[in-house]
Amino acid sequence: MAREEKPKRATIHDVARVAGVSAATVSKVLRSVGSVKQENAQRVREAVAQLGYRMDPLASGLRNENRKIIGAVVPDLESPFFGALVTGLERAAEAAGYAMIVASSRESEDREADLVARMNDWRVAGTVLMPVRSERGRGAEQLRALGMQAVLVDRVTADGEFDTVTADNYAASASVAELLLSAGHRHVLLHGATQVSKSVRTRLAGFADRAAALDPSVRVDRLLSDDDTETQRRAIRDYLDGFAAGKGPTAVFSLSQYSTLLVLSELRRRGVRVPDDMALVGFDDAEWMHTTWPAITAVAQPVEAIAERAVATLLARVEAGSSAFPVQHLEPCKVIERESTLSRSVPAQSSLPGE
Amino acid sequence: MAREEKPKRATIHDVARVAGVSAATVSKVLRSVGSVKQENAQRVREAVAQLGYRMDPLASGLRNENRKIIGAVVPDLESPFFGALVTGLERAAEAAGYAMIVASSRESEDREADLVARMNDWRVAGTVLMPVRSERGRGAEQLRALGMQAVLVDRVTADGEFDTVTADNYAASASVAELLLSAGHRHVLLHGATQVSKSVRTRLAGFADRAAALDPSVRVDRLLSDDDTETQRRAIRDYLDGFAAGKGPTAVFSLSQYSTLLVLSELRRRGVRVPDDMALVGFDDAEWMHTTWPAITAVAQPVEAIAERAVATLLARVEAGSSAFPVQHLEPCKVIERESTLSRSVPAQSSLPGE
DNA sequence: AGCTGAATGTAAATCGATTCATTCGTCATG
DNA sequence: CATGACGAATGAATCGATTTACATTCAGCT
Repeated sequence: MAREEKPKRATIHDVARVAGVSAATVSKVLRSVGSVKQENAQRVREAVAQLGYRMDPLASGLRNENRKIIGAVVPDLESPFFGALVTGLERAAEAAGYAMIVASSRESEDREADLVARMNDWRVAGTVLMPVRSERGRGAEQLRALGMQAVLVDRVTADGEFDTVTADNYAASASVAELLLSAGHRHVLLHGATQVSKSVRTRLAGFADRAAALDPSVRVDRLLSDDDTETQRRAIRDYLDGFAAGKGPTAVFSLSQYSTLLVLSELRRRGVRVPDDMALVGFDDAEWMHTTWPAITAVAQPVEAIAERAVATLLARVEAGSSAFPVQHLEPCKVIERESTLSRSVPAQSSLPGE
Repeated sequence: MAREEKPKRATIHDVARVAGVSAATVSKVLRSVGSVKQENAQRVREAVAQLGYRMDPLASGLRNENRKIIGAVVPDLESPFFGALVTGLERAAEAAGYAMIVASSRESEDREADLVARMNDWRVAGTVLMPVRSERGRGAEQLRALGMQAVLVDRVTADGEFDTVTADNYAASASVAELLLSAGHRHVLLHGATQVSKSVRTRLAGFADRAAALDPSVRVDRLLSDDDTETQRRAIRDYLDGFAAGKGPTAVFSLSQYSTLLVLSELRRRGVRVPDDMALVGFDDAEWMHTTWPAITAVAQPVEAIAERAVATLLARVEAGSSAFPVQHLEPCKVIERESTLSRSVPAQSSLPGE
């Protein structure tokens, strides 16, 4: 019940004393630099084990210019996407021997700039910034102002100063266009909820460009908005009401996870059967999509690859001091076909030219 | 393109020089302790502003026994629940002037113990542990062994050494029992997926106890398992197949988020209408539950309250040095009624005694 | 034996902020 | 006028590890 006295931790000097060498020697053994006699090295290792010594990363970082910490600033920790991303970053950082400090900007640009400054206070080796807005936001601005090393991830395109890593939204959306057109769809609705962000616009362009290239006669409608949920629902209803029975789009490509949810629920509400009456593809996969019935076809983002690439890119600059021109990395997505695009009754209105 | 030279940061000595006082005085002004002449204090503040000085938390923490950092160890960052919890913790910690280090144990007990030790390396003031298993897991064991200050959150009951904070699973489940029974349901299925954890068992007991108390004749079936998804799906089908049409349970109470998803998808697959044929209540709310159609009635956990309570409890021990007997905090949940329990056609088989 | 260069070891300085023990004024009081 | 008492300021020590600059040892060669 009463807390036992906290046993004070052994310091590097304690280890040195037990091993009968100097602290400097212990330090050399621990970070395996310089040369130490086999025998002494052994005794140090024994002393470490005996005392249960563990280095204080704080004290270590103080003297060392090169602090083994990387910072991560994320717009939102409540979404599974960023949760997974952060998990991946952590794993990669740890593998490289770095600790990671995470902070959520909670979708606020002011807070984002603030957090970047705070990362600089910690003298992190580098920062992974997943911006609220884009590479032109306040966070990136702050990074530049402070002359920090960083990688920009997810809601960005290329940048003149920092490396960037994103899912290949454009190519993935083009694949979706192929998938839907080759299944015979000739009238598709593109729906985007939440912010009309850079990613969403890229996805839209990827689909539209490829669709037009495959068949110029295909009709692509767009429904984009930043309004609140209720307004968006009404917009969907109004759109669908504008078509007589048997007319209207035969497929929906929703450009974000929330958008998929919204569209699906409106379809269900009015009794539109998926996929029989309407095919559905969503950008960004989620657990509920493969568990629900019918399971939803979705574009899965390569979260793990993005995370690994981000850390690798960052550390390449930090450690190797590479100052090459910044690179934009695009990681390929995967389209996972599920029940929502199963063409049981292919809505055949026309067939692909040449197929 | 070429990085500008990183401008070296001003130290407390630079500030002292500019202000024409000693570093010690600057320190006193900055942390507002001791006594400093008004005039000097003012000049220090001006120097700080002029140089854009910011304290190095690392250097500060080194000398200070009291490092303003709290650690958080979470079993999983990809689930919105823990994501929200961590966000709340971060907010609360920041409000109290603490930095927070987050790490995910990824549902591994070994890793959990490891992370706790690592938090100790950082000499954190205290740790918020959301255990993989329970207060008897490896993480908690490590906390005890190292004599650390900590709060245990979420997958725990009372503990003899640490304060604990959880949602009041028992009471919330009892409310669900009241809700369903008073709507006329007399045959309910309790379904639990994922681990048969402490939380799930508490929820089960809460429902069963209250249901029995209200009406001893009510039938409560249980379907619990730790198997893979496909096996669980089959179990649900087999269970439902065991009843003739018009017979069987009229409501399902699913004891975890994933369980809700699973049950709902099986109901949809076999064309069981919710809520007309079957009412559904899920423990743990999620975005898709209020967006989907029909929207699902769910028990919302007070994430923000849990987070605040956890940090408050921890800091009370750390700062005030309180060594009172450990307390178990139960935060009340809220049952959010939505369409999935709307009794359009109340399945009246019997009525509540006395109602 | 004497010399050289490499290998090995260590005392001390350092990182940036905090705190302790002391000094320096100033003003009140016996 | 001497003696305290108290407010204010500061030099130096400290936190724990790393690194620098230098000392020592040793093997190999003339």
